[in-house]
Amino acid sequence: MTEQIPRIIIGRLPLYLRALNRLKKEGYNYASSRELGKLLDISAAQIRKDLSHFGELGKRGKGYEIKFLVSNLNQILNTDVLWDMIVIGAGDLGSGLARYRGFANRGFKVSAIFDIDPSKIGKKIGDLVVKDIREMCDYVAEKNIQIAVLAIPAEDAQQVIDDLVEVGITAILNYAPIYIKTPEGVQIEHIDPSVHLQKLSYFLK
Amino acid sequence: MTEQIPRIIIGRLPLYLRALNRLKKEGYNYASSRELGKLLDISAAQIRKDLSHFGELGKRGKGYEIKFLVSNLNQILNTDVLWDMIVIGAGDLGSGLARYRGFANRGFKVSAIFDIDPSKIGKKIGDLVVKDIREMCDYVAEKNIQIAVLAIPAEDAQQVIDDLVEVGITAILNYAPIYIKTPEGVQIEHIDPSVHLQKLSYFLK
DNA sequence: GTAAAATTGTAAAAATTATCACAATGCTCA
DNA sequence: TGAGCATTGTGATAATTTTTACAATTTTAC
Repeated sequence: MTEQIPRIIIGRLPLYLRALNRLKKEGYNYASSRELGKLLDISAAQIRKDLSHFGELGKRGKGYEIKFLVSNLNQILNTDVLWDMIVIGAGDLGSGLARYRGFANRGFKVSAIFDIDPSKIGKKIGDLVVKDIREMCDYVAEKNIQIAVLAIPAEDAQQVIDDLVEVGITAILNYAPIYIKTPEGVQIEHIDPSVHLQKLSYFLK
Repeated sequence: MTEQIPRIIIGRLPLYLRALNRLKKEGYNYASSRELGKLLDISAAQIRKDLSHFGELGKRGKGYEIKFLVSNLNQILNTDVLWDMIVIGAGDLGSGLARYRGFANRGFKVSAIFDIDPSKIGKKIGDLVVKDIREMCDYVAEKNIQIAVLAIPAEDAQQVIDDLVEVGITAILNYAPIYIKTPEGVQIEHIDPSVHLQKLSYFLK
C-alpha cells in the first residue's frame, strides 16, 4: 500500500465486515453499497469511496460479492489470522472479556489473563487460570504476544502499559478510564462507558 | 443555545472533563489549554476552540479554573444530576456494569438490571436483584427512565430497543455487536470490543 | 439480442474540522 | 507600578472528509 489510508476509514471497515458477515449468515451472496449503507446508516457513496482505496472490489450492476469482500477486508485488517491477546485484570470486566465468545470469529483469542490480587490468582475463568501479573512480561516476550487488553484501575494503567510496551506489545485496548501515553508505533484504543454515556446525556432533557 | 454544536465536539467534552477531574484530584486549581492538550494528546487550539462554543470559560494569562470549568462541562453534558439507568442482560458484561463503581461520579447510576433467563432472575448482583425482562417496560415507564444499557446477544437487540423506545427510553448504550435502528431523537452509542481490536490489528505485522 | 435498470468507481464540489497566528487581556514579579 | 510573560478567544487559512453527479460497465427482462 503506497498511500496512507486515513484512520477514519480504517475505523469503518470493521463495521462493514460485521454487516457483511450478518448478510452472509442470512444467505445473501451479494450486497450493494446502497443496501449496506441502509443497514449501517452510512451513505452508499462513502462506502464505495472507502472500499475503492483497496482496489476495485465490486461488480458494476451487481454490487459486492460478500465472500470476496469479507475475505479482502479480513486481509486488510489482518484478521484473516487469529491473534492471541492477553487480558490484564481479572475483575468483572476482565473475566467477562476472558469468557466472551464473540472474539473468535472476529480474529482474536484471549490466551491468558493476569491479576495482581493473590485471591484471584489461580482462579479458573472459562478455560483459563488467572496468572500472577509478575509472569506477564515473560509470557508476552516468550509467546510473542502483540495485543493486550487493559481492564485494571486507572491509577495502575500507565505503569502496566510501560511494562508491556517494553516487552513487545504494539496494540492496546484500554478499558481504564484514563488517557495513556504510548510511544510512536504502539496503537491504542480506549473504551470508557462513562464517556459514551456523557455523550448521550448531552441530548437528554 | 442557538447554534448547533457539532457532535464531534460534544464527544471530546467528556475527555476534557475526565482529565480535569484528574487534575483537580491531584490538587491543581487551574489548567491551561496547553497542559490539558498535552495530557490528552489534543492540540491546545482545538481545546480552546471547542470550549469557546460555550462562552468565555477561561482567564487570559492564567488558564481555566478547574472547578468552574468542570461545573460548566457538567451542566453542558447534563451530568450535574445523577441519571438512573437500566441494564438489560445479566451475563458477565451486564453484571460487571451493574457492579461498576465508576459511574457514580460521572453522573450515572444503574437502578435496575433485567434478564430473560429464569436461572438469572432473582440473583443478587451488588445491591441489585436481577428482574424479569417482562417487568422492564413497566419499570421504565413508571420510573421515567431515559437511559438503557444493552448487554444482550445481537439477535435480541433490535426487538428490545423497539420495546424500550416505545415506553420512553431516549438514550441507549449498546454493547450488542450489531447496528440498531432508532427513531429520530433517540440517541445511541455503540461499544464493540472486536471493532476496536480490528482497528488495532490493521496496524499489526 | 437489445433496451432498460442497476451499480460501481471516481473526479469535482461542498461541507466540515483542525490549525495557525495574533490581538486582547490578565498575571507575575521586581 | 510597570514591563514582560502567559494564555485565551477567534478570525483566517489549511486540511480533511463527505457528498454530488455521472461515465463506464454489467445485469436483467423481454
